[in-house]
Amino acid sequence: MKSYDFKSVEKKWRQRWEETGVFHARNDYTLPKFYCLVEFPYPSGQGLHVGHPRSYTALDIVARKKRLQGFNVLYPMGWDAFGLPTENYAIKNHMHPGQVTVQNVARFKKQLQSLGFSFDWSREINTTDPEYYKWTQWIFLRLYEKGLAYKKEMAVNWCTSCKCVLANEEVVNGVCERCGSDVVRKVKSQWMLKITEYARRLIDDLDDLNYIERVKIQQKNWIGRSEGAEVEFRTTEGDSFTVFTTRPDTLFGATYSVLSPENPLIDKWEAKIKNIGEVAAYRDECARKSDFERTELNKDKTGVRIDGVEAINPVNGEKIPIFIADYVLISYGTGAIMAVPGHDTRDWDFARKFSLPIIEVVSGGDVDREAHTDCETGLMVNSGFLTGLSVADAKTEIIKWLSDNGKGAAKVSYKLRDWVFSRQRYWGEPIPIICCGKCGHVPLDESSLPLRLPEVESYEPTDSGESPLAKLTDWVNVKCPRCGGDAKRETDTMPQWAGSSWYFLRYCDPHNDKEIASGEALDYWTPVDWYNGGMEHTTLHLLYSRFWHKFLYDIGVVPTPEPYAKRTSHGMILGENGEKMSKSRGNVVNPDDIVNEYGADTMRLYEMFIGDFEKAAPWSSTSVKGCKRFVDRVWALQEIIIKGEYRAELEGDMHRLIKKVTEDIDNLKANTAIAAMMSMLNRIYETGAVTRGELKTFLLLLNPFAPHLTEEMWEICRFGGEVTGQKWPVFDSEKCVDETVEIAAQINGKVRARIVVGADISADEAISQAKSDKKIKDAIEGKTIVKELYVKGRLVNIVVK
RNA sequence: GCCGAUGUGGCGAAAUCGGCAGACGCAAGGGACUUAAAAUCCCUCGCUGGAAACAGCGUACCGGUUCAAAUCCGGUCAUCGGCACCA
Repeated sequence: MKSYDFKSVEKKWRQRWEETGVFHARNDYTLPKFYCLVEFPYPSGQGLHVGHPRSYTALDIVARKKRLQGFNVLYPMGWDAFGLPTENYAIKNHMHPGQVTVQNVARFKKQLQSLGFSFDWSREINTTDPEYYKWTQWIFLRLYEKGLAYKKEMAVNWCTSCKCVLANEEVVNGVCERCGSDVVRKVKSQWMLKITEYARRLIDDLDDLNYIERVKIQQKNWIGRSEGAEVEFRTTEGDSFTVFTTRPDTLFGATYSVLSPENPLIDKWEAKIKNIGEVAAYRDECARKSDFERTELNKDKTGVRIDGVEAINPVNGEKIPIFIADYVLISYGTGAIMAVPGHDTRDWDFARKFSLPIIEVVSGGDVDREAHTDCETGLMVNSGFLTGLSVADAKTEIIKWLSDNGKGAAKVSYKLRDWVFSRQRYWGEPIPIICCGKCGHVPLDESSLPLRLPEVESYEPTDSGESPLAKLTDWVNVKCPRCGGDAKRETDTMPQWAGSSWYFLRYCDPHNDKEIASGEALDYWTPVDWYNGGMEHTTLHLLYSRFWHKFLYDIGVVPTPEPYAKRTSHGMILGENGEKMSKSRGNVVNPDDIVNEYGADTMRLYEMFIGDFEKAAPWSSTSVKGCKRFVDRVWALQEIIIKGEYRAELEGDMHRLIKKVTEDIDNLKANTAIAAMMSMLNRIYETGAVTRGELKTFLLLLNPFAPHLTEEMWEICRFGGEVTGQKWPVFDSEKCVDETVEIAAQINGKVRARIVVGADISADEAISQAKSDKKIKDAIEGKTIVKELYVKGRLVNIVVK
């Protein structure tokens, strides 16, 4: 026997698979289908990261097993290629970002192919391909048509030196990552998508989805539903502002109110504000901080009292001071709050600092010492007509009173904010809108899509903070499609998230030039049966794509209200030192090196064996060798083949192994499936031989994990055809059970002996058999037996005194 | 700070529903084969004491519930992911 030459074997089978197209999903819509999806990568300049194959291998195993189980499997791959890093690389190296993308994609594809994934490459997509982004633009036009895309003044990060808009990531400690200059908040008109319109459905529909629990929880908290009331406060200026509160019951305890520094009422009151200088300075200071810095709880509370205007508490007519403070955000709620220091921790801290009155309105705490936030117990006090009620009843009563008197109403509020959809960058989908002085925003006609990204000289943003597209006057200046007058194209582009919000639909029918995908293809393939991706995408990509899908469902484009039936998430692969892999830390492992030295099968096995799929795991170059040894030991089985089916001594083990591997794959526990196969291999070597029947089953079970090795051995052993044409093995549950089991015999919960009993033994028999064991007999000698327990197939516990 | 998660030998980890902690693998030590090395094969391998039998301790830390806790409850500490223009 020659030693296993993984290089030539892997090459041979990859060529064979490519020639026969055995992994192409079939367009026969009568077959049972399985749509298996992994997040498509961003083709970065660094090449494939060892983290990518973790997720891809796990679902490749699922896809390969499902095919053997008779499903028509769609397991596609593509490129999410628009985005900032490519653009920045292009600027730095004076290349076209499209060219950079072509290079990166070629490298990624070669790397992925070297790992033997069973992707259907005939359905490959690329978000930067005009034939693809035509449909991204088409969806945007539908959103615009339905009033879900609108323009709004928003604060952006502005580098005072580069004179351009920065992504949050490009702002490090308040300064520009590139030049180190100060970054300020600057207001710009931005395209927004009304995801908030879908907030309720995005939360409620989670209940019926098979998502891992932490994903559901994180999405729920991100959307942040809270029930309460809106209350209108009139001011001494005769105007008013509205606050949102989850505790309308405490309205009698509101002793001041706070507006966000950006609140436009301040400008309106300018002439009346005596300390306008101080107020303006504070507003300026806040403009430099991010929301994140502003809302940090343990920071010192800051704020400025507005001297000259007061608010009126609607429930008792009392005048209360108005502050501006940075912990109130314009982007959440109404940009104004009522402050109840007795019953809210932040308000309490603030009131203490500014010596404001603290009134107790719910009994049971000590509001002089700390805020009393418990609303389960305690009754209303100092609260007029609410006094004596429970908090829950007081909420109902006050909301009724507010609506009856036209001073407020019940309100459900969400933390979720609308999606900022504009980028002042080049490398993204152009927004298909024309701005006309007379007609306003005019959408392009569908027939003129795709609106192609034009060639520009330089990809640097302009000094005014506009996209580089703004420099192309020939492209920008157009006639208005509605009135024929002079008009300009929108020069902002879409964010990277746009293309990835619907890509799974395109895989169903990727070459369709009439529609996103045909109705039949969507009816058959959607929803995605299993979608795996990183935890870091939970609140953005995953939520955005659910939003777009629901919208497409509402306008009749897709047949299901949800895109993904099941969602799982993988942990990161860390460097050998346990830290995140990065160039700067110098702990990057290149998948190419592993494939070259050990082969794709070993790489796949190692990444699956590394530990719990959902948890982060550090890379270990020595542990890879263990998987290589396993591969070689499997290869060596061909030396000891004998004729026959399952031998009696291994029959139970074989059935248990089929059960274990089958179930573990479905539960994403490839690590324990591999451990079980290693144990079986050890067991086979103990017997000194393997029968053809046993080897067949073993190779079938191992095939999804190590496809090249198993195909080669299948061929060498002349088992007939190829593994890809076989049926997944089935187990007989009766044969999985042993007749006898070894159980523990405990005294007071401590193991004192192990005994072998029949699997079906009764409790009495098990206990008496335990008592007849010498050690147990000695241990209970002269003691009183308090209790005796038998846990079937596990243990006997005798409690003595 | 807020939201979500994690913490088990020298290392990666395993352990249906609360039921024998450490499966499987790596590293290490010892042995076989070899002129030698590599590869391969066999043995040992949580900690402490003991020649051994065995005993005690042990799943981040403190406390609780239970016949029984890695698992459930309360608290503490540490680490990681996300925080809306990175993808």
